[in-house]
Amino acid sequence: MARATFNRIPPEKQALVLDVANREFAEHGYHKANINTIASKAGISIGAMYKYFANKEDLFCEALEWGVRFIRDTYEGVEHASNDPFEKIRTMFLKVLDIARERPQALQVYMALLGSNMDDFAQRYANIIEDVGHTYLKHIILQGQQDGYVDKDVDVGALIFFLDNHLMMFAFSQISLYLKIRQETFLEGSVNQERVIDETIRICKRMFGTDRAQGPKT
Amino acid sequence: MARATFNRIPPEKQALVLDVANREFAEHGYHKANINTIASKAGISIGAMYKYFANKEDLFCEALEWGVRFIRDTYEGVEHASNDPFEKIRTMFLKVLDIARERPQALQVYMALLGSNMDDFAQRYANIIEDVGHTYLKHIILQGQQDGYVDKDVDVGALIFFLDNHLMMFAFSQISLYLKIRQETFLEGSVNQERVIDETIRICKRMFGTDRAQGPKT
DNA sequence: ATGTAGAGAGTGAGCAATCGCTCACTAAGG
DNA sequence: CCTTAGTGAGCGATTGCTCACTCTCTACAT
Repeated sequence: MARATFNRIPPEKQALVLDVANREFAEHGYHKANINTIASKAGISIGAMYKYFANKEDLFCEALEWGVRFIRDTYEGVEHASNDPFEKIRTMFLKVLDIARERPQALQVYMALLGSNMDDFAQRYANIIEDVGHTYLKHIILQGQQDGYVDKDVDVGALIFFLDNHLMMFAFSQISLYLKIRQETFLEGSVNQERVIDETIRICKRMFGTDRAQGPKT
Repeated sequence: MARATFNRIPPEKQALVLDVANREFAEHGYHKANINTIASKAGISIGAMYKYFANKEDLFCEALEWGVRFIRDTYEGVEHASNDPFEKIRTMFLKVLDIARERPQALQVYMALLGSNMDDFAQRYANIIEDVGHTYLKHIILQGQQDGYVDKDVDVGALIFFLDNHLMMFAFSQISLYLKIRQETFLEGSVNQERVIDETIRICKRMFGTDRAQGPKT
């Protein structure tokens, strides 16, 4: 947790420090990221840095949470975006594009966390972060079942797991060069992200939509 | 590429060095992995290490390719595992469990590669590695369409992208503590991997199976 | 057989650079 | 004059990599 001193400096300066840190950790990974560089890019001395944060890990956690908060805030309200659950899902995918555009570092740090063997971080954050997607998707599907858009005999747990897997890979495909190339391989060059979302929605309807959801039959 | 000297030492010793390197890179990540430690664990001197490999990056690439070769070999032959495309897909998921059991490091290094910003590595390997899953899945779906198991009006590209996303996340869930916890969140405790595969196949049939594929109606 | 010369595999102390972090210090505010 | 924010040179530990060296094996002349 950040030291008391950090909470006393102006919020814009706090944001600047966390933003710079987030970018550095995203670009170089936890171990290669350089605290001295972060301090100098944020316009503060290393001494001040260590007045604000106990150590490198502390700074990393603070920056990570800052990014997660942004992601959570962006998702806010999706469950009321429409009456149609499939449109709500589309909105979630569109929000991912927003996040990737506005704060790709947040996604990058998050993705690196998955791949790393930093088990202590993982245990601390897994539940908090994943809860976001899980809660919204579950809400959307259950409501969809009530309203007759979604088949009632699906295994909801497995379904939203499937969906969230795709949502995560979609998010990561926006920020990882490797996954971008992979996307091109699979979709054979045409990587208009809105079209990927269209196809996703079509597949979803096919997968768990009732006749009501289909609209004019394809 | 490894130096000529490396190719002249006994194959078992080559394998040992690459295996140790793979484990170290998997456990600590590229930057934190220590070449001196790798050398000593493999029972060779640092001097010898640098007679075998030009530098750290070279060793990393060799170890990565060694792991990828193992993954590719394990997939070998899945497209003839059954007549039913859904059983072929099940076989692919089961193979992932084999890989995760026998050589988790290979998957770990691969996963870390995605999350890192090592763009040069990414560009070099993305096509080679992804080609494996892509080729098999495409073959399975097209053959399935010919045999009447798979709907003919699906967008094959989008479909196998969707499928491979799930396959990747499934693989990563076997080796990342974070993703294991996430899986438990979504599937509410019951994380029998064979059951996850069963559900996956059910969802696949619903998603793109014809009546023939369904078997006795659910 | 024996001596010898050369190639090249293998060694490991240690150089050079990096980086997390400290601490003795100054400056400002009350 | 005390408290608190801020500074930055530099310490100590780590680590990628080098290089001067030894050891082993083969080839060939004696």
